[in-house]
Amino acid sequence: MVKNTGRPGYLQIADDLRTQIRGGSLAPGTPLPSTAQLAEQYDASLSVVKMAVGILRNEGLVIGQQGKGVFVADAGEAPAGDELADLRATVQDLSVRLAKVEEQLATSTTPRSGRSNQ
Amino acid sequence: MVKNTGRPGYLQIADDLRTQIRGGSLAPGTPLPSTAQLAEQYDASLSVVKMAVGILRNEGLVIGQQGKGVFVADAGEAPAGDELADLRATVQDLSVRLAKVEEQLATSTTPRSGRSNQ
DNA sequence: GTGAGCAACATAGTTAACCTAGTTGGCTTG
DNA sequence: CAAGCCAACTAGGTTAACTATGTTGCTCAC
Repeated sequence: MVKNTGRPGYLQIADDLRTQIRGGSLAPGTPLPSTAQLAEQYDASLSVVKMAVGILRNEGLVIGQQGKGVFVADAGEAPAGDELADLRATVQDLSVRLAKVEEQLATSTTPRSGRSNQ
Repeated sequence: MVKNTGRPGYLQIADDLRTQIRGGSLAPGTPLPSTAQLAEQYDASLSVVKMAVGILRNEGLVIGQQGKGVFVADAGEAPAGDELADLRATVQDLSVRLAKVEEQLATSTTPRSGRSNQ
């Protein structure tokens, strides 16, 4: 696969997967083959497959879960307006949670737990 | 640059450039600094910069011309869907980061709160 | 039988290296 | 002087390797 038309391989793979998803060949919730399997299937390198999956992930078509796999999202079925409302709700939820966290940090006087982030 | 806020470097750079473009700091038609310059400016590797530029290119915010450079596209060409995808990504990122902070607070202090996160 | 520990496998991110191809400007040559 | 060549710089694509982190299943000790 990934015949050498002028189109880059990672775009070809992304296109193919996108077609399968939109065509219903890959139903929502279905896990995609693993990166290694896709690489073998398309006769491409792991990097190219990762780039292709990254594109679909960025588009919201698939959702990658570290340690588990990449699953087909419910994209296409969710209208944009719905998503906007959902985003608003999520932002509101985040605001509340963040306020709580900030309050905990403020009230806990000198939390002597050396939590270095590095 | 590209501080370790948990957010991947290529997303941070893409965000920064996107902000500069939307903010008018980089006017349409303006060429972006070259890949090497951006890499030095953000203190990142060439690969990360290329990924960041690739995202913006995919979003239609910039247009790369091989041999010449990467130029800011006209503002009108970018559909609104891009911003929605960007918002979605940002919200997802915030959710993950906030969840981690909450987890740290829950484990370091009295672990009395049941987290229902799914 | 249950739980802890571990190995294997998964995505995700980063880096480095190499190659292709287009553009540009300077230099050489006729 | 002009045409053509060439070196340098550019974006773009590909590959390989490494690290980090999360999940899962198996094994082994208790």
